[in-house]
Amino acid sequence: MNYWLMKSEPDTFGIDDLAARPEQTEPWDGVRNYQARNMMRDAMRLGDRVLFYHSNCKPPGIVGTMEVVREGYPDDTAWDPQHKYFDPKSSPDKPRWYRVDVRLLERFPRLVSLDELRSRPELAEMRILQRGNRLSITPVSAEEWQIIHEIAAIAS
DNA sequence: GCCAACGTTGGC
DNA sequence: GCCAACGTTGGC
Repeated sequence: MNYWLMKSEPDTFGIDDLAARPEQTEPWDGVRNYQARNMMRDAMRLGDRVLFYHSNCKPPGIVGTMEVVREGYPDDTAWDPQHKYFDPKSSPDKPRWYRVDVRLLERFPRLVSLDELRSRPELAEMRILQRGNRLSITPVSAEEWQIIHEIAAIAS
């Protein structure tokens, strides 16, 4: 099993939105970055676990976990001229963008903030903590996954 | 709202 | 294929 971290802005789509969806499941569409696309198309597998990270908010941090319930398939929002994620260079014949479906696994009892992640030497290698990182999907190690759960379980 | 970091675009 | 200009991300 692989572990990942995916960012979303809570103003656009946060963990509350995911919790409110039928079966608490949602297609993770709108990703328009090749590295992140490749991970969804080629590397993410059914049952993989995902940390849900709230970005561009106060405070940023990890709010819960998700599970991959459908592996990479074309993101058809790119084909709809009315859609904000429209990309004229993508077509049903030659899809340029992909998405996976995710389902909510658990909401953490509290947010694990970016500051807390930075304060843990064991997490220093996390991609999300590297200077200038903007990638919205990043791999996470099993150890990092475990440590983040331990942090979430203790009161702040 | 600022701005550093990084990705993409397009002229050459 | 180089690289300057531009757009986006996202913490602060």
